[in-house]
Amino acid sequence: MITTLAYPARDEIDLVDVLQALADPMRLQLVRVLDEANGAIACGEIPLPVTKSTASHHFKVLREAGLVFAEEEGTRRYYTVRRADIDARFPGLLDAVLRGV
Amino acid sequence: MITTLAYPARDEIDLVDVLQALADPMRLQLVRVLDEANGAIACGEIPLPVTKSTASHHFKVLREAGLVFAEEEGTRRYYTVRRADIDARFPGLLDAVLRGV
DNA sequence: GGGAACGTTCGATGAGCATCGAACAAGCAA
DNA sequence: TTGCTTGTTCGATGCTCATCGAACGTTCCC
Repeated sequence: MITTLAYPARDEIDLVDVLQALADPMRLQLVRVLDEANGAIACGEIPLPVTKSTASHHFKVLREAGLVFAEEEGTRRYYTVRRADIDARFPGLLDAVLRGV
Repeated sequence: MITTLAYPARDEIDLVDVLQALADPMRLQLVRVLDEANGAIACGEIPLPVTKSTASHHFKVLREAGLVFAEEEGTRRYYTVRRADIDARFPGLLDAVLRGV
């Protein structure tokens, strides 16, 4: 986890922030890919129909909402879904959202 | 249910639309009040810190997202959460959201 | 060292949305 | 009929946000 970036603590994760973060088709897709992937994924490994600056923006929104963590490895940043934190704070929410069509 | 208004059928309810509708503090509060109330509630019965035109707009968003139904009774419109439809389409979603802090 | 790859940040732009006031329609009561 | 209540619709306004291109800092590799 990159400590220079800001993440909300588990108890600070806000429901409206999470819903707003998930209420975007691209970010919802990102969370789906990250959650299905067993382990961390770099931004660049996920094919996106947007510029890398736009992708970076979406990752920032997910980070600041408390949905993902970032880990540095070289020039790459690997992202993981904060499953335990989200599940603890909003039980069943992520499952319901990711199961949804 | 007022047939002159447009509602998505159960199978047409879109996850992103639902998330976008819930990702607003006022609409989230509205859905909470409607869900906790046993039965239907008129718009005017819910105290809101906005104009009635703004409130009407939020109800329209909730309607078009498939979250609520409207019933007419005189000049009033009573709203109810489409529990069965939402639960059938996105099991556990509404419970997780409404349980959240 | 020089360059390539990766991701962030900044400024700008355009679209979408929350909000308001005013006008309107429908029903109810005196 | 005349008002009063309830809720919707319309136009305008201001803010937020998704998107892009360009510039920058890091890291890795030749």
